[in-house]
Amino acid sequence: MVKGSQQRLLEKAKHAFALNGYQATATRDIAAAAKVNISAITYYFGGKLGLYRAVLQDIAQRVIRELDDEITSVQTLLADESTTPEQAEKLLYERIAVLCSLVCSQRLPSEDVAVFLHEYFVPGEAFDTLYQELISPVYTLTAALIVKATGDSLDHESATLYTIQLFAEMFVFRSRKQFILQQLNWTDYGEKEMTKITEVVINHTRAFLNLYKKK
Amino acid sequence: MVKGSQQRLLEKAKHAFALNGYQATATRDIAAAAKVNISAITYYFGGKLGLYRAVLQDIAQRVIRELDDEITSVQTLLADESTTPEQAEKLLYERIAVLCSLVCSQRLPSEDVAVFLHEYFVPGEAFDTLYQELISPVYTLTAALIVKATGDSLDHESATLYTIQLFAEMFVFRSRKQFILQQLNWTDYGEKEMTKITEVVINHTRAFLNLYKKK
DNA sequence: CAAAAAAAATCAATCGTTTGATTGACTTTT
DNA sequence: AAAAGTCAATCAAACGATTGATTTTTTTTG
Repeated sequence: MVKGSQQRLLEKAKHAFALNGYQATATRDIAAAAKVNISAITYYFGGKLGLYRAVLQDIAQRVIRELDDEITSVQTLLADESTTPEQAEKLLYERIAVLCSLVCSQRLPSEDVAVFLHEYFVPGEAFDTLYQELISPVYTLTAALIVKATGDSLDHESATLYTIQLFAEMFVFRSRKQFILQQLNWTDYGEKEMTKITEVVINHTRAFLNLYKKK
Repeated sequence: MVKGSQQRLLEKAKHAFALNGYQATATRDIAAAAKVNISAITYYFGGKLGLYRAVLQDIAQRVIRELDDEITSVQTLLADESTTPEQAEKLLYERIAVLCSLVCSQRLPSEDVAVFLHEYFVPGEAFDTLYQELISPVYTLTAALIVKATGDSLDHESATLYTIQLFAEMFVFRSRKQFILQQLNWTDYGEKEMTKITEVVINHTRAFLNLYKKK
């Protein structure tokens, strides 16, 4: 089974956008890498921006699919009124561990994460695609889980703020990866390093929750 | 006193780079805004990249100058062997408050921060300029202050890691400002909001230090 | 001090590339 | 035969950079 031109374009486009971002990527290079005529981009996606949007949408769907089980388990836990703050807290930590490995490790193609972070930190015309399909639902759910973990003693504003902080904290391990490796004399994020990273993030969250937990 | 062409180029270039980043900014537009012939960019800076480097250097020097008093006060405190962890902790919080206002508020031209963050999160060929002149010295000093605040019970690796986290936490308030305003129904970072932001960051740091402080 | 020479600065015009997009003919699939 | 897909060729615009002439400023010299 040979992949169609449209599929090859999408893959190679993702690869190219991951390396240099939207602006610095030439449609010619994408087409050449996909062994497809340049006009195919207009034909299938309407243009460069359409291709980029398609890449973002593909990434959002992959991530959502990857997190699917977890999302439902969080939803059912939150829906159950008998859930204790301790249960929520435990699930939050499991969730953080998964997200850390998702962002920093190899569970997702690194290209997906690279494109996502690029658009997240330098949002452009296509940011809304990411926001609606991925960011908004994940953030909302995480904030609700955090509120539950504090025994509903945390107001919505603070929970939202901390959610954004929490994700920024995880994202920085990927977006500034080279910088961190250099500063710590690490060569790569292996098993040992991932344990350390996850531990750091969970510890911070634990410390944060302790500030607000109902006594 | 009319500003020279070189100075005007530098200012308008900073403005343009702040809006759209390095790649998406055209030298033509910069020259037009500065009311200068395009060839002046090659004449004074050797080209577009040279102009960008000059902008980064200018920003680094401004920030260093702005932080000058504070840097020396931290240095003297660290040099004094009789300094207690409590004193270091107190200075760290003061430092965080200043950095928050520097990053989020109007103490520095917002353009300076915008260009800095753009290069920080999407590092390019000119990142080393920022790193050597600004990032490295500030991070090193902050990490040392954090170690001192824990009564020297924190290892270097963890301190470096937390320093990067700490700055990421502050930076996200600026880099994702629109996002945060929207999520929290704020209209801008006024006095009230800045108090909240500073409080959040200091609280997280306090919670972190409590994990590691010598008992 | 003023003329001449040297240096610095500015300018319009243009070069060679690269960009995203389009055309219209051709081929393959349905 | 209609539709879908592919292709080489090309367009118009934008890009960074350069040229060579001209003007302005500074320095040197008689």
